[in-house]
Amino acid sequence: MSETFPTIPEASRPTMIDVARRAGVGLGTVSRVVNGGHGVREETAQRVRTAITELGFQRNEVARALRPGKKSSSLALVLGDLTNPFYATIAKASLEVAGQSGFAVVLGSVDEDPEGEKRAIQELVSRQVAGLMIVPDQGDHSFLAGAGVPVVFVDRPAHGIEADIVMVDNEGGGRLATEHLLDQGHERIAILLAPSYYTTGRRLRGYRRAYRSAELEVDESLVVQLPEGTAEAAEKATLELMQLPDPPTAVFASTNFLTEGVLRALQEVGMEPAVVGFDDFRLADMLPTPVTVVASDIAELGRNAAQLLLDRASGADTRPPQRIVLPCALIQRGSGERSPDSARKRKTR
Amino acid sequence: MSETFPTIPEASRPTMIDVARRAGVGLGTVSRVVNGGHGVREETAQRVRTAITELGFQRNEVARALRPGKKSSSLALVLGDLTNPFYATIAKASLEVAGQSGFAVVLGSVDEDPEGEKRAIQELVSRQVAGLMIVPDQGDHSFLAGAGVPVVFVDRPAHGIEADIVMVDNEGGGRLATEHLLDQGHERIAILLAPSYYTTGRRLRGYRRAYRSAELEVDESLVVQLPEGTAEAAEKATLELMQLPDPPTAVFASTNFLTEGVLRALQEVGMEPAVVGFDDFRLADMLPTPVTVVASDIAELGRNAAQLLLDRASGADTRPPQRIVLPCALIQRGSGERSPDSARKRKTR
DNA sequence: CTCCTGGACGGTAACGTTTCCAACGATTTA
DNA sequence: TAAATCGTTGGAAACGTTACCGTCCAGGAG
Repeated sequence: MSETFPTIPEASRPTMIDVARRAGVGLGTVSRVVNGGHGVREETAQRVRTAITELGFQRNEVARALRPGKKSSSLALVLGDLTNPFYATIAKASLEVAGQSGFAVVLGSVDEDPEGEKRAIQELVSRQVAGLMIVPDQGDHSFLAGAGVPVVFVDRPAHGIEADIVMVDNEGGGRLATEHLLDQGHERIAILLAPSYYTTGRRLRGYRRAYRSAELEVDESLVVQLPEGTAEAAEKATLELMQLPDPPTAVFASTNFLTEGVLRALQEVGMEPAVVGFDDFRLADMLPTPVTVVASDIAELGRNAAQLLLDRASGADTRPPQRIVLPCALIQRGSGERSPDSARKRKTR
Repeated sequence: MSETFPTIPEASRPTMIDVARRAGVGLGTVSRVVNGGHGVREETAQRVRTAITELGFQRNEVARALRPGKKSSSLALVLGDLTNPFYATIAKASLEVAGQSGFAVVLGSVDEDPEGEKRAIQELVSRQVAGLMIVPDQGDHSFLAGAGVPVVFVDRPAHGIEADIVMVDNEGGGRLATEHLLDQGHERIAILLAPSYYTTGRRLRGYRRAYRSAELEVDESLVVQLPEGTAEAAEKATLELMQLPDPPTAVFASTNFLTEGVLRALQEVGMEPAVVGFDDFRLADMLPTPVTVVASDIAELGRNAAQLLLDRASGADTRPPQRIVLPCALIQRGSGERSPDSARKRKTR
């Protein structure tokens, strides 16, 4: 039996017309029943419902979204590397919230370049999504203004368009981390920054503020702007830092991936400056020295964004653009509580 | 100035009709140009293209997908917890592949219960996606047969429907891990299993095969079926295992989350049996004892699934259902190379 | 010179919904 | 008793695209 794979069993799913015929009613009546059934006699509605289950009818969402004004019941989510737990958490949380309202979430594929982001967004808009959640790349986003779709930015704002934004208190977090280290007596605190994200600047500002409050001078050679936001870049930079004649006694890694790179480098050179990371990560408490971090509720970030977008899309929320800022908290685990003295010695085995 | 937020600037994007009017051509001609432009004189096509850019026209994908036979240029991906790097990696990889072909990926919200999965899938089908990638839950999936959409299962097969499946060599991996431990002289190897996934059974089978080849008997009290696939469940079970009068000298954790739980428990009780995990995870090499794992290329899993689905959806691939199995490799890092002797002692500090 | 061929193009019918309007009967009001 | 109102219902237009079917013109063959 040379059985070939059936070329898509064109089952041609039943339509409302089929349902109407079967129930012996008009097309409009079926539509009314499907959409909550107001203005339909209960007896008629029952007949329609029976026909629906018998035929296994399911509304064609595409046809529905074609009607003018109607948008599809999908939200779009545009973000970077899903492999980064930070983004994955946002995705999961927004997915949950959207799902509860019967919305699906479309992920645009996002290469990291701004041009790719723009293309992805426009493709999503052409799919008539009801709203966009965007973790924006750098660059101008004014092209979104004419899209006719509500937009919520996540984690960082974008230029060229005024829209809702849900983010964490980057400056406060940066300050919190730095103050904590200063409190331990550290005066030479290095800060590692991923390239030119908005968040980066704010975290750095928090760092500087903490220094100023402590009436200390920032050594600019300890403010390291990385060429990339990867663990590898952070590892390399940390190695260089620790080979300075007067190396830092503490390191503030402004991103979870950067924290990883820092730890990797320190393990190599066998030195133990204090370390504080921005954003919590899995297994942080299981490492040889558990890692102190400033963290915020990332899932809450995603939930807030999705809920706000749903409200905008439904027209329930017509307030001016909102700016929701979530707090950061310090989680002490050990790495951030090392003293400057212990940092100056090589690790003893 | 009491400025209220504009209720969605109904910009009513230009349609093909607008383009046709502006270019002074017929509607059909515009459509032809937009779809590759065969059978259109270059001069005419140029005029149309000009009108398109001038108006900022973008094809309405929803209307396009409405045409009979046509499916939307979206794939659906149904999976569990995106927070699990395993799933996140699949999502990212399939997103990339789909994006290269101009396809978007719709994520259905997936609660963990089978009924929720079915609902999510049907919602996606009603959105006329061109194909479904599913990491299936347990339970019958025969309801997919009439969906009229190609389906590719990822990571594990489903009952009730014959479809493509892309997975890793679970049995081989289980065997690899177990043999490696047996080779070190371990004879009491515990295996921790997440509840009743298909993969679980195969990994266990590999474990048993390895034992049989070594002509050793499996102690069934070391085969632990967990009530949940969480780190917490694994932690609890490991604590119990290690309190047995004759505790295992090695532990095989059949999932990345389980591995985490095992390590957590061992850290608590200060014992050091050999540990091998299934699936690699971030920071595995940074832990106090770097963790040995059997791993496969998860991204490749996602890429394969997406590509296969795209080929099915386009009709380019009409072979009978395929079964793609990716190999597993052992990555030695230390935790899996501990001897039975060292395992029997308490950790010395 | 006429007929035929074929490429280029315009027009129109779908696709499956929602929404509006008209029609109908029954009930209430004058 | 006639008119007006209301709740139910059926029918048709419209959404923006694609696919098909003509028409038209140019050019080659007879």
